Amino acid sequence: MHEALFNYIGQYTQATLTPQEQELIRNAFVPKRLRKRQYLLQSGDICRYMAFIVKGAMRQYSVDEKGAEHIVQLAIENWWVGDRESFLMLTPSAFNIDAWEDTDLLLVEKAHLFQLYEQVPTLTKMARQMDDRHSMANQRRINAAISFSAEKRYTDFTLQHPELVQRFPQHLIASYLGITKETLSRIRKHSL
Amino acid sequence: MHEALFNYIGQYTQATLTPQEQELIRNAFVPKRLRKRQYLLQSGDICRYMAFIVKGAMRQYSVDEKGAEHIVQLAIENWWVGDRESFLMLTPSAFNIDAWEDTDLLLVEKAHLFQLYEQVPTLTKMARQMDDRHSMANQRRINAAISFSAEKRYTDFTLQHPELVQRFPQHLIASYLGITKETLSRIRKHSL
DNA sequence: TAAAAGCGTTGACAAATGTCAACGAAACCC
DNA sequence: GGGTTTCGTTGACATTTGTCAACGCTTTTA
Repeated sequence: MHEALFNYIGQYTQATLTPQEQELIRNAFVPKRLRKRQYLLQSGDICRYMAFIVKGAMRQYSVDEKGAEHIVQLAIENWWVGDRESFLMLTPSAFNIDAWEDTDLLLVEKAHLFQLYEQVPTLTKMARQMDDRHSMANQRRINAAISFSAEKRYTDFTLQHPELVQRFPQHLIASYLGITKETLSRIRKHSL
Repeated sequence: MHEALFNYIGQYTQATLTPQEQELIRNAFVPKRLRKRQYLLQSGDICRYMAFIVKGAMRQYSVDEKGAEHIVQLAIENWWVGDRESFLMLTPSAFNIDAWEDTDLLLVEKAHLFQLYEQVPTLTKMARQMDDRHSMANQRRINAAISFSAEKRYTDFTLQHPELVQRFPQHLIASYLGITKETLSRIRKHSL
């Protein structure tokens, strides 16, 4: 279970964890299994954990006044999920996070995570890498949202995230792109 | 000149810099004055500096195939500007950054910045705070882009960033929100 | 295995937003 | 101070996208 995380850390930091470090991480990250449709976080609750996906698929979304869902993030193996703002500030989250497939997670609490950063420098290094990647990806997504047409956003998405296109139904992809499933259906039809 | 940065660091970290630390920062951050419309970064170039705005106003934007500009960021005193992706990866930037008003900046190169992180722990602390805030703000903006109407995005923006509404003309705000200046003009008319 | 739910598509129509052109007022040079 | 640019607005119209309803098909579930 934790091996997936160790591999992930090794891959992004080029470093190897000592057995002691591995033990610290094992203690801080607790495994959790979610069934499809089960919540990791419901809006209004405080996000107590950051979660590493060992196996499965998750989605993060907001719900508007009309009850419509808007996908903020789609995530599969080796991705992290959690509402950063709620997690860091301990404020109620505006988002829901649930499992789209049966999913194996490793959960870490804020206090444990920060303690780990002190004890395991490699983990700090990994976190900084993750933050950088996350930040760059967000910048791209914002730019796409304000400057690309729906069609360009979609073709861009299929190039950047072919794994996600496989894994999630089109109406979730559409929502992620900020359009309706009908519009995406028509975009796909035209670009054949 | 550097005092603005020291104040900023103090404000976000609750820490005071030693004279030695101040000296290190003075050496790494070099002042630069830009006249209105002058570029800090042009797309295709590598972003060599992160810049702290001491006084003035800047904008970051992309230009599409049709030559239209799309505002990615608007920034004034005590904000940072720079293309993180280009800066970190040393890849050509997709963005332009220029001065909207005559602007005083403090520039820091990547190598100097990373060296400073080693020498001045307080600065590392500040950087982490900035990254967190930046990340949270981006999350909100993405959520707004995919789930809010143009009108809601605008009213939201005026609440979150009244300083920017004062400082920048409406057509830049419109672009930031992903709409045309005409649409923004009509939105404002209706909400009176 | 039968019923139900989820998914993608399509058509007809409505609503939101963009485009283009024009205009006046204010701000900004020379 | 006169000419020029910038900015915000408005109108007419085009385009994009959303909404609603319906339909077949597959997957899930009881």
